[in-house]
Amino acid sequence: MIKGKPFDLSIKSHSHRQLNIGLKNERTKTIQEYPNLYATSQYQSLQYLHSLTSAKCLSPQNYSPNGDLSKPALIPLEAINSSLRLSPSSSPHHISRHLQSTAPFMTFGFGNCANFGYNENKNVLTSPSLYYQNRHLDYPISPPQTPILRSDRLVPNNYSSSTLETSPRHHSRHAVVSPVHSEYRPQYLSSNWSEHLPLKTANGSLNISSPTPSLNGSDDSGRGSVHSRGSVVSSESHKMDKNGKSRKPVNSDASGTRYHCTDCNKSYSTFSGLSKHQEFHCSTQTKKAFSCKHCEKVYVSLGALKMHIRTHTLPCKCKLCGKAFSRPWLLQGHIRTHTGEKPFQCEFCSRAFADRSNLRAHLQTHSDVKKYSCKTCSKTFSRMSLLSKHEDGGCAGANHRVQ
DNA sequence: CTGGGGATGGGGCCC
DNA sequence: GGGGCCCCATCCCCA
Repeated sequence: MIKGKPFDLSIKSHSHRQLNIGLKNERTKTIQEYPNLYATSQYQSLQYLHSLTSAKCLSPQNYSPNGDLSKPALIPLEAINSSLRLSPSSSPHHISRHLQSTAPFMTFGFGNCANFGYNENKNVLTSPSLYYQNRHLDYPISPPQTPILRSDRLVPNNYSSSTLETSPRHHSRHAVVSPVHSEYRPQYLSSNWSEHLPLKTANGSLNISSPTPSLNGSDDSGRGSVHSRGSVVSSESHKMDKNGKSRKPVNSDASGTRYHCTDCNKSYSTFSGLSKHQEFHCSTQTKKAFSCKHCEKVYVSLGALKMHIRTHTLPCKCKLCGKAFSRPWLLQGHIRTHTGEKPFQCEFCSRAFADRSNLRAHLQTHSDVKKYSCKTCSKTFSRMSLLSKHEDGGCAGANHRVQ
């Protein structure tokens, strides 16, 4: 575990790739436009962890049903391991794997944006709520006033009847529709537990419906379809498959409807049965997951996996100093540190840079209005990190904002 | 302490 | 499918 690197509690396999499709370079925008799902994900995950551990968290108020998610929660790994009956020394990755199988709704993430962090020194998981909320939301996430999720979306075998409408883009294939089948499932998760987890913002109750029509259905390329197979249904008569196509029942008659798996031809009497089959049993689906043998990550394509494996094998070595990199262009950038080459020239001053990103950051210093602005005092900053420091350091407006 | 530069990592997109 | 490139993010360091 690399110190300071985020530890991912979400499944990368489907959700990560899918949720980033069509949102190129707009991770921040993603959070801004999907705060409801983000908040829901975070709150559920925190609640679930809390229920698992009953741990004395370093900031326990964050777990209270009436708690404040505006601050990061720190969850001791030992407490989680203990509650999960894992080895006390189980790694975050081990915990992640366990949680992925027992609490699939925790995979409800936006790639990096929904990750928990891992503090190696304190050996705790840290929730990301403070960071992303303060930086990307216009309002603080406050917990629960009114229910926003139907419990049947989270209870085994009941999700078939869900009528909750959500944007297909928001859900990974492993998202909330997946059964929760942990023997350690907290009591309230067994029935209407999600009704304990409503969310409300400073502007009102959160809804899980799609906030941005422009991003819904605007993708006609086919690449952007992230329909969860069953999660995006709005009614029993309009099931969606993984490609977003309508999955209508086959052999329908007055007495019973049959749902047909287009991957292996098996049919089921209920949509939930079909969904469960596709989620956990259909071999043609499991074949689509490519696991990294070096770590826990899973990818939907071999190409993506190969690309990832390079981060382990580091095939690109610098002939001058021996330092290794995963990509050729990373090596190229590194070689510039030896040669002193700086091909990226600032058009406003004489400075030049070896890296385009650094030039971009530099260009911000020439701008009167910086890219990153404090939502409360309107002061602008050239970098997000500076804005972060500003807000963390006690912007009066920010303190007032989070209540 | 703040702001900025240097270096690097990683996923996605395009060709 | 792979290489190259883009963009975002982050850490470290220094003035």
